[in-house]
Amino acid sequence: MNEKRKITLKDIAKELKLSPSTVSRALNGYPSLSEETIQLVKEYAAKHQYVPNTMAVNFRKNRTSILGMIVPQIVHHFFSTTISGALEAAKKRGYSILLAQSYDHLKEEVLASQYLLGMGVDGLIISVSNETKEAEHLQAFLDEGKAVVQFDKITESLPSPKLVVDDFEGAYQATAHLIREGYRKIAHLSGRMDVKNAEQRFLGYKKALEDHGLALQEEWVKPCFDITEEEGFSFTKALMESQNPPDALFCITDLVALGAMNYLKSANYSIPSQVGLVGFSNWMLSEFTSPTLSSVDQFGEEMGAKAVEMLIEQLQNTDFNNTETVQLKTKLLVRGSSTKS
Amino acid sequence: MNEKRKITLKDIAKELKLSPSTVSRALNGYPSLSEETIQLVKEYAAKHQYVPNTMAVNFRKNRTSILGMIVPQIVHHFFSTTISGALEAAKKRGYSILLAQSYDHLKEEVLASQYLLGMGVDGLIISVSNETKEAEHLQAFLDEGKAVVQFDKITESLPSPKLVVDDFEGAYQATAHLIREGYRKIAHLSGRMDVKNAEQRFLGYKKALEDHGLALQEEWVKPCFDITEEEGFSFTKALMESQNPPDALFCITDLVALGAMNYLKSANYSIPSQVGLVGFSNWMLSEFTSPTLSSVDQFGEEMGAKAVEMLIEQLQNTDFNNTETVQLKTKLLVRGSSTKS
DNA sequence: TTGAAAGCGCTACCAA
DNA sequence: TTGGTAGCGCTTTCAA
Repeated sequence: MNEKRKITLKDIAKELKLSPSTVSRALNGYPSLSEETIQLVKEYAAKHQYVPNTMAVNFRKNRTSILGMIVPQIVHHFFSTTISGALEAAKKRGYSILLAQSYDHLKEEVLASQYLLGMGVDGLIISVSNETKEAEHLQAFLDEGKAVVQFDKITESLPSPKLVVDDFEGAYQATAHLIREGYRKIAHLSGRMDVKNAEQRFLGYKKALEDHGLALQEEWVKPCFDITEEEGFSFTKALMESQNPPDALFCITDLVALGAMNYLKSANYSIPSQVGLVGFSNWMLSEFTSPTLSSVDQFGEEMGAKAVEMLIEQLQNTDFNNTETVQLKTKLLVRGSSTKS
Repeated sequence: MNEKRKITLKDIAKELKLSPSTVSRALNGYPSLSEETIQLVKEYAAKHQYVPNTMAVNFRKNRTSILGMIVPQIVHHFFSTTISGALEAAKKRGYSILLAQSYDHLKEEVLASQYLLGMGVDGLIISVSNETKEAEHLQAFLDEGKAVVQFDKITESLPSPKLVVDDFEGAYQATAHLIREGYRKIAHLSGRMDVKNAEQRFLGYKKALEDHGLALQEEWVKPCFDITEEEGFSFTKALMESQNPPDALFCITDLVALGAMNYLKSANYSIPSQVGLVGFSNWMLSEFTSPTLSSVDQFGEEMGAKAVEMLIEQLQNTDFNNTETVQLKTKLLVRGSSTKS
């Protein structure tokens, strides 16, 4: 083992016959130092590969420049993109990110948040679990003067800034697009209406129909409970075999849309000429299906990056009364599954 | 803002008329302390919610209990599963993980590793970029007495423990399975032979053919360069339109297999009765195609967890001469695309 | 079984 | 413009 003795501030000071404070100031770009001294110190430091001891700095300054991030599942395309975006934004600002996952269970989320708090993170970015209604475990961060930003899945019981997707608008655009393409009988494979995102998507769908003079047909709205491919398949089957089959489907997620696509292909419907299809979330797979799947992109990278920026802003302002909710626009990606024309 | 004054060791000592050292020992379960004292201290600490200051402990002990992890891309199903597995294993052992990505560029990887080193991680888990041949930036960890474990994509130029998938065996199993199912003309959409994983998969394929008395047909091996869905599509088209079309395809990844599947369906071949198909990596999508895609699972979770365990073991033994390569078994997941019988 | 005290490396306050 | 120095909270050695 080959552990080099690391050079410290004091070593430099002694060697240069300066005080540690002067060396510290020179290295950290304080004003009111002579150019000479600064040069001298910097050169010496560079030459001897001085690296400040992060732990000492953290300890002294009582901050770590580490942000905590908790998501339900890393292994989920949307969340992995938000993580990726968050990492980049954090790196730019000199922060790094400690990751944890809740598996959509409150218990795990509480443990993870306590753990991160114990690790001394400066702030927390979290997309809460489905089970999270109360937020004492998150309040603990605020109580210690640490900022919290919620994103995507949020709880109103924590007074913190929030960052969400404009589901309503995304769903509206998707539905309007189908209408513009000439589809008139548009069904919606929706989600549970007690989940906010699902509700908003439904409302966007509904509004688009209304604005274009189409009536909402109750029997064309099928709520998926588990948001699975199987549900997409079977609900589509049910719809297409009904008295009044739709000519297009707007699905709450790409996975559901994939189920729909699988059924439609198995039953020899041609997409998009007979039936149009639009998903939501822009999973990676939507580029690779045949035909490719139109979808509503949620800009995961941007969302992660924005969450970091909001958090760091809090940290700097120590303005802990900000509870605004920021809505991020979505973007409809038109692909093969919905372009009749 | 509502920042509670945090209680420290000294506070407890003063209050209990003990010395800080005694309190520290009591809390950290040292022997040679009277039961009474231990009880007294623990109760007081619990009652007043004493939480040790992590930064001070890290500083004092000169370790952070944080591991660094660098992967080419978080937004990649396999890597996100390894991250997930690594997180769980680390949590169990009292470590947390700082994440960074290289985007498969050496330059980014060097930056990320320097960054993590600067953050004072205790060790590093890395899957190197395609561009990484030399490893000075990783050697820097070893030079500072910090352990490194490589996984999945590795470079031989760093003397560290390595953890890889048994690609040969996985490919062998996949090919043998196709043969057992009755396919006899098995093509291979391979990768670049200068990439080790690709080479091993090819060799496993080749060996399986030989062991079952089938001749390797040069024209049935198509090396994909970018490992894309498009390549899968076009090479499959070329193969099926050739004089001597195969009756099964073993593909280097699921994405390539998806391209193959898309072509086959578009040309009205029926899968699996006319053409059998097996992929590699068990992407999430392989469960949701129609038919579902047989694939070779790489146990990403286990791999991430194992990497953490290997790293922590190093940390504890400070045995830095371990350069063994551990091979993890794969598992063939037989699904709809390859079951003739 | 317990206490005293040094000191990890750095920053920032107060002086000069 | 620079120096001296206290001290962040904790662990650990040495001594009692």
